[in-house]
Amino acid sequence: MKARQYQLAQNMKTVAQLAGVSHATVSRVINGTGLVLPKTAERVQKAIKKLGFIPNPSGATLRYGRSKVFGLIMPDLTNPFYPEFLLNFERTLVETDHEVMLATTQVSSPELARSVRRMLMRRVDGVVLMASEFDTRSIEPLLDHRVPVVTIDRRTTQKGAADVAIDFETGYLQAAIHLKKLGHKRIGFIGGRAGLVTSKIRLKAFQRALEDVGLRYDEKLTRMGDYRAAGGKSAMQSLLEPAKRPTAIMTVNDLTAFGALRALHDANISVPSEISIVGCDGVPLGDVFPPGLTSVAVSYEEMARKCLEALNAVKANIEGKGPLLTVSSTLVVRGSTGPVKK
Amino acid sequence: MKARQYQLAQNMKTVAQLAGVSHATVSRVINGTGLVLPKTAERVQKAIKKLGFIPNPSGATLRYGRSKVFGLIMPDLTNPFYPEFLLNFERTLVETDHEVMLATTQVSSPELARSVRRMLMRRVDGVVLMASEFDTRSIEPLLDHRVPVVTIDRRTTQKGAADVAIDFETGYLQAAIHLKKLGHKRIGFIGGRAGLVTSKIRLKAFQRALEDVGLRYDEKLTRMGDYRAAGGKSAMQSLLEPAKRPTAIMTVNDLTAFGALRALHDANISVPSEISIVGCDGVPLGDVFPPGLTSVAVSYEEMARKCLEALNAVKANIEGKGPLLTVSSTLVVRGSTGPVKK
DNA sequence: ATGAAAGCGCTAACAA
DNA sequence: TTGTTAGCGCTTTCAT
Repeated sequence: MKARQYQLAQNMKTVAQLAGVSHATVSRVINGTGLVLPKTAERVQKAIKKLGFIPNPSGATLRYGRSKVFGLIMPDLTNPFYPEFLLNFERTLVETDHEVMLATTQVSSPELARSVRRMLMRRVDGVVLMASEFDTRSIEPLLDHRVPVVTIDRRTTQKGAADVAIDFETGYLQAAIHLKKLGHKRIGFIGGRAGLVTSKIRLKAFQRALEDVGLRYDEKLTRMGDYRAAGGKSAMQSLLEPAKRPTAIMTVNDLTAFGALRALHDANISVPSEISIVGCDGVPLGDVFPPGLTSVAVSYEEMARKCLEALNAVKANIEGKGPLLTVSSTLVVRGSTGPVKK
Repeated sequence: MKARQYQLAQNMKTVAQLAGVSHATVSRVINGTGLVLPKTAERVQKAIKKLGFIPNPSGATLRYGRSKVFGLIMPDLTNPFYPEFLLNFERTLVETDHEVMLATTQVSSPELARSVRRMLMRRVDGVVLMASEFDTRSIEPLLDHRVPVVTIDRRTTQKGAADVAIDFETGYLQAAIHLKKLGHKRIGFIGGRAGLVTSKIRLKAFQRALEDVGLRYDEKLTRMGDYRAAGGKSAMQSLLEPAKRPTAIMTVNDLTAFGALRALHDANISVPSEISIVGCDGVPLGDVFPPGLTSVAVSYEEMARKCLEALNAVKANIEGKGPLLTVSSTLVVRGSTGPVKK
């Protein structure tokens, strides 16, 4: 069995022959690089169409070490936040003939190193690491190989790595204003996993938002969660115990809010008439989850675009510190928030 | 600027020199192909480790047209069913050093052809098309290029293409038995989009399940949906109108069931005390969605494994019809089903 | 504006 | 058991 049998009998040379040019010209036409007479280009295009020619990027990857593939490392496809981002990221990349290479990995584990290795093998042109907390040593191989890195909401950058921060502050403030208008004064918070810097940042954002609207922050109305529904649920349950219950609760993300809503459902407490809930992320399912989740939403499309922008910026100046971009957030009001109970 | 600068100064030849062997031997050690003396292999491994050598698959892709990448085309990352499968598929592939190349595409659109082209460009070793309904012409390019194809629940195969069918029948029967035990006699159904073959198959499965437990199928208790929450919600609303409401409803998927649950919430109808709901898919969020969704669950892990198995089977016999594998389903009971209201 | 040629890293066929 | 060698398709540099 000859190797030929595995292959498409189709390459730039075939096209070149049919068009009566050299394969270098075919390359130029396909990539729009260098000067080609319109007439020549047209002849080449015709040949491409006639042969149904499909370019093979492996050649260029091999020769020049770039793949037109971006890596995306995310911790948890079960949280709808991530698929939603993935969807938008892929859509953004496809526009420029790039692909996503996905790795779902708990970022605080040796798995991360393995995912990084996979990315390196495939010669990705950059990596988006959807994590703010991770063992920095894990991404060193990427930096060493001069692969641009973008982290999410880490709020710090370094040589070869940019960050796309999410400006929850703005959305949290909108939420606080919204709740205050509804008459809420005792607003609680269910945060992220204890000990994480991100969790602290978001808690701070919450405190700041309360302060800005002239409400008092009460530590007793605050609980930590785990960014997942389970944590939101048990946190909510523990917030129901005290005699002086909060009348509204803001959360660190939608999954946490879903858990809280579930706890309230189970405790037969009506939302929003007895308590209001605000999520964060703006996942599409928030629209369905009873009674519809008011949420601080990020624009996934903007986030995807900024990630790509950051990646390109790092590539353009791989020796320098990457940029720190910011994605805005907006409050989306749905059924889970309402006037405070008299 | 020399090309050298773009490249890792690292390849099998480098390793070979350090280990004092030929680069062919290095290849054999890495891939476990051909005979190599243990002692030699050890020397090579040591050199690999010392250099931090990372193999570059582009070489092989170029030479032999295989990439160790499988394509995955899915219509909708917003339905948690798909991310859940993706997660498992990726996990399965990584075990054998493969990668997923993702394309999210409405399968009944010209986009599908574009996704197929992307897969062809990247020389994927196979494609899983998560769709049962699509324009067959769109996948012809894959078949023409001898790329193994696996479809999902299309329940038919062809030359070069296998199918992984989901045996909803079993799960639906379990659901019917479960509901009957709870005293339900008037069981309704919210199906898929009208006109799709899959929708018909699932409706049939539902009818058959009722029949098998000795219950009457009532067309008036059946509605079509759209596989999404919106469809489930409006279908549910229209099922509330008739004087003789169903006491339980089975649905075509979890998203539909979520929509139904939302409609019931909005109509202030208690689940399960006034009406029971059964979903289908077993997405993790069903555990959170109040009051917890009883659902006909598929094993995502099994599905991923079967897809890979099917892909390999087709590859082994690309000239023949692909196999038709089946994934089982099981009822997972949660809070949305309960004894019929007296 | 176009062509010629080099060379990226790999695996498999073949030779030794 | 190991080595030698060919050649996959591409983009870029250099020459014309």
